Amino acid sequence: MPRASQRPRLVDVAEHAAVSLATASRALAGRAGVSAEVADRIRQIARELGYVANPYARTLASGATSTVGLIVHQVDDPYFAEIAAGVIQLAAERGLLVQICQSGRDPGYELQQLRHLIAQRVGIVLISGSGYDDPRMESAARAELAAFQDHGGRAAAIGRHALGIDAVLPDNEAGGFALAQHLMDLGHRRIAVAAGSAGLTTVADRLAGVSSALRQRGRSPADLAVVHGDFTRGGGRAAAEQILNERPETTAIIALNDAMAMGVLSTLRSRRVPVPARMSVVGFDDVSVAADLAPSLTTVRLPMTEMGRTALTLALKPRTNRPRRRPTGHLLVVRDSTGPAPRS
Amino acid sequence: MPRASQRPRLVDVAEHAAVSLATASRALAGRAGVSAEVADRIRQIARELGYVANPYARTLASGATSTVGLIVHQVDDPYFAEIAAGVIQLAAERGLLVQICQSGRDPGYELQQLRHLIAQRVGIVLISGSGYDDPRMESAARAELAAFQDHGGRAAAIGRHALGIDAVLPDNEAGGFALAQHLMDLGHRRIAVAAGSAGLTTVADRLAGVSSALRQRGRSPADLAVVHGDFTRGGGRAAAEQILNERPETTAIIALNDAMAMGVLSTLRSRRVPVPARMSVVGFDDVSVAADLAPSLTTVRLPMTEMGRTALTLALKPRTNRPRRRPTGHLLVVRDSTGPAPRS
DNA sequence: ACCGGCAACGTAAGCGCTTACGTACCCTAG
DNA sequence: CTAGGGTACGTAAGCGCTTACGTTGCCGGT
Repeated sequence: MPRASQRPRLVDVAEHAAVSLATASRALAGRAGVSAEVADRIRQIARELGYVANPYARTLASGATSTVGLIVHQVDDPYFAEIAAGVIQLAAERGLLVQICQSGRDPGYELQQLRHLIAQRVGIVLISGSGYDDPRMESAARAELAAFQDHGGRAAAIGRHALGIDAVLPDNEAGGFALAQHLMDLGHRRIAVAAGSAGLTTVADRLAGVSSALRQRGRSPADLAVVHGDFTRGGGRAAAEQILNERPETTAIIALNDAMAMGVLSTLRSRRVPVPARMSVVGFDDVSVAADLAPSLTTVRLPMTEMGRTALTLALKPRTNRPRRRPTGHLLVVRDSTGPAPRS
Repeated sequence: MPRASQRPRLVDVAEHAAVSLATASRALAGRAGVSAEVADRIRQIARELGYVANPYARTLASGATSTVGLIVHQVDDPYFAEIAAGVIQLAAERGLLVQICQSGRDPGYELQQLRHLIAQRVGIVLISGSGYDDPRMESAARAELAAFQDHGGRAAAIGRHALGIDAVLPDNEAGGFALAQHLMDLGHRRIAVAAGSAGLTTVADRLAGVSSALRQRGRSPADLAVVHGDFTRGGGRAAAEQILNERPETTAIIALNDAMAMGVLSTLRSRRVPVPARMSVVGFDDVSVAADLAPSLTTVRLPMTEMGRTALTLALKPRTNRPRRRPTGHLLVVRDSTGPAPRS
C-alpha cells in the first residue's frame, strides 16, 4: 500500500538535515541532547518543508493526546455557546483541538457521550451544564471520570460540583440571594420563581439562595411560588403562564436562567402585562442578548467565556490530590426589567 | 515504557477469542473472510471487554480519519451556533467527532485555522461563514482545499460559494429581494440598509437582492442609504446611529442579518423611535431569539441547523467531478417589527 | 597517561491498529 | 485420484512518530 498522505514526514526532515530520526524528533520537541546549531538547522528545514507532525502517530507513540473533549447541553444555547467560545479560544492559543459533543440535557445520553469521548482517547475532558439529581447517572459519570483520571486523563467541570474533578463554580446560591434581595428592596412581596428542571443541582442552588434571602427578611420560603419547567425559552413561557393563572397576585418573577427569563418576558408581552410597571422580571447568567431585550433584563452576570477558559486552564495544570474548586465572580446587573412593586 | 492506556486492545480480544489479530480486525470491521460463528464470538468478546478501537492507531494504519473539522466565525453567534448544532447532531449519529475552530471573522486567521485542521489530518473540513472579497485569501483557501481534496480529504462550505468545493447555499439574493419587496408593499420609500462588512460576499448578495427589488419597482438603488458595519449587534447599533443622524427621513431599515437587526432595535429603543410606528426593521437569518424580541422581528428564515446537517451529508457522499451546490429554502417571516410607512 | 563523565548523536523497539500476502483445508470437477 | 479454486484463517510488514538505551568523542581531573 502506498503512503496515504503526501505530507512531509519526520524522516523527510531528518534526511534533508542529514541527521537521525531521533535527533530530528528531539530538536522539534525542543528537548535536550541536540546542539543549538543542529536544532536550528532542523527547525529551519522543517519550516521550509511545511512539516507538521502527524498527531495520530505522535499520540500513538507517546500516549499524550492534545485534544480536549467538551460536553455541553446544547451549543446553540447562548450560555453554553459562550462557555464553548472560551474553551475554543484558549485551546487555539495552546495549539489544542476541541472536540465538542452535545448531551441534549439528557443524563443518559450525556454519560454515553462521555464514554465515547474517553474511548476516543481525548486527553482532557471538560464537562459543563448542570449536575443531575439522579444519583445513578451522576455516580456513573463520576466513576467514569475517576477511571479516566487514573489512566492519566485530565478533567474539569464547569458549573457542577459532584463529579469529583476540578471545577469552575459560580456561586449560584449567592446569585439567587442577590436577586431576591434586589426584588425585596424594591418592595416586592409576592415573588414567583420560574425554575429549571427540579433534578438539576444548579436549580437547587439558585433556589436555595432565593429562599435564604427570604428567611433573612423574616419571611417564609414556603410563600414562594416555584414552578418547574426546563431551562429554555419555552420552559419560561409555560412557567409564566402557570404563574399568571395560579398566582395572579405575583409582582415579580425570578427566572433561574436568562433563557427562561426571555420566555417569561415573551408571555408577559403577549398577555399585555407591563414590565416592570406591573411585573418585575429577573434572569440569571447575563447572556449577551440580555442587555438587548426589551425591556433589558436585570440578571446576575456570570463570566461564561472566562469560565470556559478557566476550566481548561485548570485541566492543563498538574493534577492535585483533591479536586480543586475555582469560584467565579458574579454580579447583579440591574436593568430595566425590574422596578418598584406596584401599589395595589 | 509501560503501556500508557489500560484499555483493552485488539490483541486482547484476539487472545480471548483464540484467533489472530487479522481475524479479529476483520470480524470487528465486518469484512469478509471470517466465518459467521467466529465473527459473532469475536464481537461478543469485544463487547464484554469493553473494547473500542484506538482511533489513533486505526487512523495511522488505515489513513482514514473519522473526524470532521468545522470552521465558524464565532460559536457564540447564534447563526453559527445553530449551524454547529446541526453538524454536531449528524456527526454524533454517524459516530464522527467534530473538531471546532473559530476564525473570528478574520480571513487571515481563518486560513491559518484551515491549514491547522488539515495539518491535524481531519478527514472532512466544513467551512461556514461568509466568503471574503479579498481575492488573495479566498484563492489561498481555495488552493488549500483543492490540495486537501486531492489527497482524499472531503470538504463542504456553508453559505459561501467561491471555494471550489461542495456548498450549501441559501438564496441570499432572493431573501434580500423579499425583504425589500415586503417593505415597499407597506409603502416604505425611504429605506436604509445596515449592511455587514463590505468585503463579504453574503453582504453583496443580500444587497443585490434589495437593489433588484427596487429596480423592479422602477426605483433607483442609488436612493438606498447603505451603511456598512460588521455583522454583530454592535455593528447594528452603530449603523442605526448613523442612519438616524444622516438620513432622518428613513422609515425602514433592512439589517442584513439578525444580529445587526438586534443592534438596530436597541438603538431605536434608546432613541425612543417607536417600532414599527415610526420605523420598520427587518433582519435576516431568523435566529431563534428573533421571535422573542420586542417587537418580534420580521426576517428571512434560513434553516441553519439543517444547513449544517446537509453540509456534512454532502461531504460524506462520494465526491463528484464538479462541486455540487445544494440550495436551501428561505422564507419571509413577517412579525411585529414591520408596519405601514408612517404618513409624514 | 588513564579514566570517569557528559554532551551529542544514532539505533531500534515499540505504540495499536490495517491489510497484502501466504498457507492450510475442503470441496468439486475432470 | 488429482488438479484447481475458493474459504477461512495466520503471518508479518508497515503507518509515523517517541524514547530507552548504546555509542562515540571530547573534556578535565588525578
